[in-house]
Amino acid sequence: MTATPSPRRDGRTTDTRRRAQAVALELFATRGFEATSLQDIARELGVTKAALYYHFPAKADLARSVFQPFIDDVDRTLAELSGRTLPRQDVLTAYVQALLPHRAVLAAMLRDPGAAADLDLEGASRRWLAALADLLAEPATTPSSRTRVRTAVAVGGLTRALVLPEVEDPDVLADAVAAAVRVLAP
Amino acid sequence: MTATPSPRRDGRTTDTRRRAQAVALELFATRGFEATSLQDIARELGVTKAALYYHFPAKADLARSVFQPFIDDVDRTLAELSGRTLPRQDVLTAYVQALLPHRAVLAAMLRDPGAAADLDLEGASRRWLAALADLLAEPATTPSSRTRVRTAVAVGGLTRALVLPEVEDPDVLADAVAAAVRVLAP
DNA sequence: GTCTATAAAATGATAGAC
DNA sequence: GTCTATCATTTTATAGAC
Repeated sequence: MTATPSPRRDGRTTDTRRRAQAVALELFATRGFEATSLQDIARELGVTKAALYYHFPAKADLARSVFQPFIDDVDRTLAELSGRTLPRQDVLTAYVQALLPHRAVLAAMLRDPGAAADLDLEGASRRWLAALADLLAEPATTPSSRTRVRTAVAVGGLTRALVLPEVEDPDVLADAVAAAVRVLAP
Repeated sequence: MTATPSPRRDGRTTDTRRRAQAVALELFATRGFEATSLQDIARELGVTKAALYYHFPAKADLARSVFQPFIDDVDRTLAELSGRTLPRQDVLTAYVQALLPHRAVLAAMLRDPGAAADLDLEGASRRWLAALADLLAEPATTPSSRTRVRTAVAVGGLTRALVLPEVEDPDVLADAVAAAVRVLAP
């Protein structure tokens, strides 16, 4: 009995699989999901389309493998925060720290929020904004439209700024968070 | 000599042409440009693909006719502001007032910033941010990375908030602008 | 794990009748 | 102005050899 031809073995991910994810991420971020064909990815990778289908059953699965860890990570972070009462600064800091390791994926998400429809990146976005609106609102109040819009300004602005190279400097990032907190001040 | 079969006559735009733009805008905003086929637009419109090609020489031209007036409008507004020294509140107010009549197009732009590559929506976005960074910076200074990131937070946040239904209330919008100004305060 | 070959469908676009 | 019919190309995806 020799090893199965399965793409994974003992948790080890094949090199081509990982490289395909990296190439796909880069192309999704620059052209968007629909505008990126498996042909494009395979060419950049130096293999044929058929080889890609060995590693991923369909194009959507490749996309999922790229975006899902990001979505799960942010969902988990916000779930841990949920219910607690924290200073706004701490809430937004936790949010940006959760996004930070996924900046490249975030860029792809901002570039094509509707990529692979069944992934529902836009739904994730809405979910995060709603969760943050709860965490940032005055306790035991229903957020007014003013508050909802201000939250969108603060969170949307911070999220957008996260793809800038400047935020690699922790001081710059901390300054941005502090500035975003001022949006929500009464 | 009868009238030419040209799609325009005396500045009057045919009804199908306008309806096609409306349908295209809606589909671009929900699915993105690449994910929207002329078939989709034609079906929604109740005509055939071929009929669309009577009104627009190519898919990219249909997209251009939808996005260009928006881009030109914002470019013009920012050009008029350029050079002048205005309070930040006034700069951001002028910006949102320029975007406001084009909210549906803005939503499509945020949904698929790379739509119709030759249109360069992303370039327009970058251009606007750069122009606003100049207008919002302390006069006669080179913006620091802190300032650049803060500008991205304020402008990016405001832009994102503009697609929310809540901003139809002028008071809510004014509050959002005032809140965004606080991001840039020293 | 990667290849060649190919199927099956969809897409942007054109020609020409009405 | 809209239609039917068609083309060339590209796309996702599969079969099967090595």
